[in-house]
Amino acid sequence: MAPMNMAKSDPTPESPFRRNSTARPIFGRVTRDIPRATVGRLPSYLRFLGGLALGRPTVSSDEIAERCGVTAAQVRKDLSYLDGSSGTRGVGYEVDTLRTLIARALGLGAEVPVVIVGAGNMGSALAGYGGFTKQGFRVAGIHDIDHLDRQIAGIQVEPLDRLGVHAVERAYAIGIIATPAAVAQEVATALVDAGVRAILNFAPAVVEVPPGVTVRQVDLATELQILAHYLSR
Amino acid sequence: MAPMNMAKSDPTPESPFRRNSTARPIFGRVTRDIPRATVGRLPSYLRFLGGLALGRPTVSSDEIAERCGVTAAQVRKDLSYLDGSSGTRGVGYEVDTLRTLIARALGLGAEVPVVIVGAGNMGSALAGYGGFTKQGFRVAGIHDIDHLDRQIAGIQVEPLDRLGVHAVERAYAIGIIATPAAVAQEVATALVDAGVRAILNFAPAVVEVPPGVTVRQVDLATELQILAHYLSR
DNA sequence: AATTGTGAAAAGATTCACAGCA
DNA sequence: TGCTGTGAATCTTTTCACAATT
Repeated sequence: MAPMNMAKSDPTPESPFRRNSTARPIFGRVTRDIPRATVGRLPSYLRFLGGLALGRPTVSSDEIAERCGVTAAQVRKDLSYLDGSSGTRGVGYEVDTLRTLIARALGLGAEVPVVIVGAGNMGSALAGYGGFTKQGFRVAGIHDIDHLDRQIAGIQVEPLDRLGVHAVERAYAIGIIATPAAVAQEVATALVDAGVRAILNFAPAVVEVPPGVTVRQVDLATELQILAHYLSR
Repeated sequence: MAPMNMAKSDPTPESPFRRNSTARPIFGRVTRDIPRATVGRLPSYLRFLGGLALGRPTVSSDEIAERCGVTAAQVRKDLSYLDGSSGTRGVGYEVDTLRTLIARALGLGAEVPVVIVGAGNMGSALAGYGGFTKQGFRVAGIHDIDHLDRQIAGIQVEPLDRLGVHAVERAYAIGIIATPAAVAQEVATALVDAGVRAILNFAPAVVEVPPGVTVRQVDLATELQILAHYLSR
């Protein structure tokens, strides 16, 4: 498969900030870190595999590439970073094995408990997102200083000052910030103090966290501005 | 400024798909395309500048870097791609000029009209997002096949089949897809047919569009999976 | 005949380091 | 002295092209 015929167009550009990769020796074997760019594409492959007909035994890099909007060479290179890759020359990749390998590479073992902070419009919309469970996550709690009477997607909103307590007992692994920008930093700090080491920030503010904590920023205005740039040539 | 002391941590990794840049001659002068990575950071610089005290005359690359979670060298390199850069050695960048230059590079002239398709939870949350106007955009319409009685953020929800008509008269420039995944492709096609050439897709589905149309994907499950990966080492 | 796996080449992005200017 | 602007070096990512395998 080559550069596409009808073209997927520019499938989702980047959002670019540094980091460094190192090789980690594990019992004599060396497992190289999966490149950041590859990690960014694995979820898309996984979703495609999930949508595949149930009896389907194998799939080719061409097919994955076509449906995910990348090149076949890229798919093969990406999959080659997973330990113990599962392709068979002349045949393709075994669907089940590949799903398992990608899920493992993404750290999706048991259901990952996620906490949402902010029960306003955005928090509610996120909590109501269907795909949570299907994709290996579970909303384990929703906290706010307000809306304490509300129940969202069957989950009772709890006070923010209970974050620390519940974080431990429910093993909150990922925190989602869905508050106004003004309190985003404060919430991020509370999450970090509660032991959360991965944060997804929907508030339009850069938050600062100590080393070892990963933050990803999702921001409507930023996305629109990037689109506006490409629109204007 | 160097690699940070308290560290911004890994500020938002990527989400990586190809594209190509070319030099465009304009009246004999050659304006090189701004690198994709730079385009991805400009909105963050712009937001920082917007939050700066009103009387502030200049700002240094160090300061921008610090607050946006990148290195000073990177800021300078990025700003050097804007035509007619505005820094003064020994002093810094003139705040107002820089704001204007970045806004221009991002194609933010007059208010850009945005259409939201999908008036459910996500559509409502997005429409209610305060920063729209402040950042150079305006919700010019909300369409759905349902919820036609509703009014969101003061805007009446209109039928999807009116998309074509209104797209022309209101000059919809960017379309936001906030529908279930099952109809995302259909909506994308409708947007393209209506003349929209930039799409922000919040539905968890890859949409295919003809060349010349830019799509950006924002997906909760993808973001969580990427975070899960970094969480698991 | 079909399709993976992968070195090597090319392209792109980041960092370095320092000359140049206010 | 302080801070920008930028070429050159380095690192990362993508693409190419083809041998290897079923």
